[in-house]
Amino acid sequence: MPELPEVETVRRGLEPALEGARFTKVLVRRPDLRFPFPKNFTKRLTGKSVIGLGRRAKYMLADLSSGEVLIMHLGMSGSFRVTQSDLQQTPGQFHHPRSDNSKHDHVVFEMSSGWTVTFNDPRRFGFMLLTARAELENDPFLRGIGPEPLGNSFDAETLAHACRNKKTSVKAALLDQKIVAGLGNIYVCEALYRAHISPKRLASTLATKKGEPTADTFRLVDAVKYVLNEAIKAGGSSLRDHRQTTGELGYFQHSFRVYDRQGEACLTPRCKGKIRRIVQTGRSTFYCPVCQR
DNA sequence: CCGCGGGCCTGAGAGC
DNA sequence: TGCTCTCAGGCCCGCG
Repeated sequence: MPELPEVETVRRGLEPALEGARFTKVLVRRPDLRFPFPKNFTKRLTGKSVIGLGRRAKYMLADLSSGEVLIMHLGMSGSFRVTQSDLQQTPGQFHHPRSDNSKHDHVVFEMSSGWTVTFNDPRRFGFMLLTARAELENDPFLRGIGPEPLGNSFDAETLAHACRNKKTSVKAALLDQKIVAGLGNIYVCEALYRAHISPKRLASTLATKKGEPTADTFRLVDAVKYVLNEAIKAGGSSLRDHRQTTGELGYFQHSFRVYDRQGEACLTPRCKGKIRRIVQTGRSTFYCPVCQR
């Protein structure tokens, strides 16, 4: 579920609980998530402290005093909850108030900061890995990932260059983490809509023959940055599983212009279009066939 | 090398 | 109320 804005929201929520704090107790309640937990996972964390908590694409990276990095991914349905240790809460008590999914509380970190951090993931597409800091760039998950879309290195020139020989649709290209990091289905649809670019266009049309950006490409880069920044301000989008670390929902789903709005009127002023849903490379795409060209 | 489709899981919602 | 079917935000890998 979680795309860059959701992961960044979670990272910001975890930061005060983790940064500068020691793992006083680590509880792992099953042998695996998407993958088995690393060997001696509990032992390699307990007593170590978190120097900093960063994010790359949709991965959270906790830099540890041991020289290792804890890589955490939310998969499709993962969420973290930060609670105060001294309240003696039942795991998951406040996680999803309407149904008890505490059976999916798979990992609990008790921190010297006094906070307890609980990872919940019903579908278990999430994972936690440990790698030496020096090996981070060679990690198969992180190797080859493209520029961070909110950083200066993501601009129209780099996007045009990355797309210039692409045979796929612009939709598929933006979902490709090697081209730009952290976008998923929702924010790609929303960014393309705001840039008035059809998801069906060939990615190579973002570049001229010389590989330079077109006017569309500048609009698209601006739209990507805008949508991601607005979504982060809103605490992400909560469709089903995403929660902030306080348990609150994100609310950017109320700002969707196309995602999950098939059949509804296009919101572009004076556009008479109706939002359509199509399937591209196995994923739903939502767009306005009239104002996205 | 590149693009696509399968598979990993559970749960929600639709349709009968 | 209940069964069955489809679908969901990600990502790696193997196939053609």
